[in-house]
Amino acid sequence: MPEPSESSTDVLRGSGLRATPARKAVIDVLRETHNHMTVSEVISALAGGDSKFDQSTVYRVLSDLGGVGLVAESRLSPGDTVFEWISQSNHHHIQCTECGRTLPLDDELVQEFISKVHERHGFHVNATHLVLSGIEHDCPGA
Amino acid sequence: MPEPSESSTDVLRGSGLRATPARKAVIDVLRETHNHMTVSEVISALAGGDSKFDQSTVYRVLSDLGGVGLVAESRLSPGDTVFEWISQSNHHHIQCTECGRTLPLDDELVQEFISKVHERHGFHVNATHLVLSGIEHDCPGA
DNA sequence: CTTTGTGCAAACACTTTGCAAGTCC
DNA sequence: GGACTTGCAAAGTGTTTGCACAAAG
Repeated sequence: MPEPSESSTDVLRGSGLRATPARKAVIDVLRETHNHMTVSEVISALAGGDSKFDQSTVYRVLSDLGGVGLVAESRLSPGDTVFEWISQSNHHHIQCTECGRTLPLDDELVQEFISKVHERHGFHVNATHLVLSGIEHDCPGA
Repeated sequence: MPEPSESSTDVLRGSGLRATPARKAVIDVLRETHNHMTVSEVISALAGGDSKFDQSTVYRVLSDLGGVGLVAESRLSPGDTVFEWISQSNHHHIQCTECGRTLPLDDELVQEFISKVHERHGFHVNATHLVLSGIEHDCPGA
């Protein structure tokens, strides 16, 4: 896991990837956001910067970063794939179907659940970035 | 929840839907399978029957059935949406990323996890059909 | 200089939609 | 008969790929 202050160049090299402008820009965008982003959100955010990158490049970069474990990928629904920078222990979210808000989910609960599943089923759940949907108790939008 | 022996016609009418051949055929296919199916799997299964149905019809039927709560829908990844007949309490699965097998997941564990999330976060997770991915301990394909 | 990444455009797969003809009740 | 459903074909959307050029190490 990269240091919070580490430069995007170092982060990339540390993971064995070349430090290219597109990758650095994507990393910067993801690190600024403490939530997950869809591909189009990443593209929009990049459009605000100096250079422009093709969407196919963004897809490839996100895929590369995911491949070396720098970002986590979640598929909520078709065409709604989200990516998140992996920097802290808590990568799990709950998303309210009423208001659309995404809230952090206690990592311990998830870990406990995962180990119970392993105990019971001998199955190691790969949950680096779990997103569950439901409804908030006091949802302002409901 | 429909009776196991109830005819597809009765099931449909009981949910306020018209009993059409396409809907009955889809229901029969889903009820025969005790696992979830992708849209293309449903289409292939239907192709073995007497009548043929357009893929757009299958999409519409699955959407209708989902709308009245007869089937559960899960999105694993883009283009990999799965549907399952809702007949029993256990709708949760774990899918092995190595061999692709889908195994049932103990419903109690999931319920326990959901109630803990509710306790801690005041959030009601909507998990009628949860699919987690990971790796089996003794995966034959690994 | 060799290997890898990027832009561009085209291809892809999955899903949705408009409309006329057909079906259900 | 009136409202809903289906097939067909076409359009959408998100994602991937082939290839020539550009950049990284």
